[in-house]
Amino acid sequence: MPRSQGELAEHTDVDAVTDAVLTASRLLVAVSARSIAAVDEAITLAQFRMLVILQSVGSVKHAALADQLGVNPSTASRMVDRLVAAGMVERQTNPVSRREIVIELTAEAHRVVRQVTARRRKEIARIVAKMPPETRAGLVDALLAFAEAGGETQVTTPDAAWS
Amino acid sequence: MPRSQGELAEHTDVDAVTDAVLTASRLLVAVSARSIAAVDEAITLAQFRMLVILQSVGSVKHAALADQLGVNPSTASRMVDRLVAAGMVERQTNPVSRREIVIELTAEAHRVVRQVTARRRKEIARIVAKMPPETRAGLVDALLAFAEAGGETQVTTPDAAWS
DNA sequence: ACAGACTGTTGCCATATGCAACACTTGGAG
DNA sequence: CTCCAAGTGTTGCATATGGCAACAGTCTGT
Repeated sequence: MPRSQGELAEHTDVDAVTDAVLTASRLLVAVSARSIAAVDEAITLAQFRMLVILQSVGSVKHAALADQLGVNPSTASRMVDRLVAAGMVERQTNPVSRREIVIELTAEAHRVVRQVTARRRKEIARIVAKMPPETRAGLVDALLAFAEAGGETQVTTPDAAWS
Repeated sequence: MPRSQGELAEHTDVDAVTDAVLTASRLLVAVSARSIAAVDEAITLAQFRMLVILQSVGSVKHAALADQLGVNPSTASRMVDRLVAAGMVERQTNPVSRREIVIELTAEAHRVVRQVTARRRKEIARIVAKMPPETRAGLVDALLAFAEAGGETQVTTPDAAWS
């Protein structure tokens, strides 16, 4: 195969990878969407994203949470309202600063996040298991290189649900 | 590299790939989200998904559109309402069956879809270009194998925005 | 001719989001 | 110490998304 240095070949190379990436994206998105619905139909994608963030950082104040989610503080505040009502998070006043309120997951929420994540990993692993083993090694190297190459562009937006 | 048939090695293999896939997913989602906002802030992700479907299939009736989007027909109907108001799509009664109404993109919508898609491809291509060229070939083969392996599970859900 | 299926619409409800206006707290500047 | 600016959370208002159920036409096969 022509992994040549020629400009034309190089361009074709990039194009082929781009196409492959876009194709794989479709599959990944579908997998992720399914894994939520399979565990708990009552929870929405946006809510799950919030839960994932809370699980990874422990407890945060509203402003930081809104920041991480990339939404308006008012949106975060009302989402927390609903998650409190659903018994998934708890508000706790910060003793050192009375204007700050920290939010934490309940045990129930931890369980849900674990289940969804496990489900997602399982589904991806199931797909990977179907691949010809020779291609797996290449996929790891290539994906890591891809993530590395894109890492400089900070990934801050709606990532959190895709842990 | 131990691409052995041993069970343990095989399992580790699958785990490594799964991790790599999940990492790459985060990046891909961020890229896709940015590419919409960059072109037209007025359009939402859901609306863009509808536009992409319409562009790929030409014209469809409401029921098929809702099916493709994976939403309730009522939701699709009202989304079309708003897109008509925005001048992005047109409703046309089907002469052969008066109960069917087909929806088509306007020229403006075609332009928007092209721009967003181009932007997304450009951003991915920019990342790919940063990868060590040796790893690109592996990425193509591996991603295609991955998509192939997952293809049997039908990808019908929220795919369309990720073209 | 008519019953049942198909198709789109509308009412009602809940969630998700953004913007702007508020209220309250905190930390400095004077 | 006083008071103002910045920080933080909440609420009102508006729009978009999304599901379910009820409806009103339209078609199709019996």
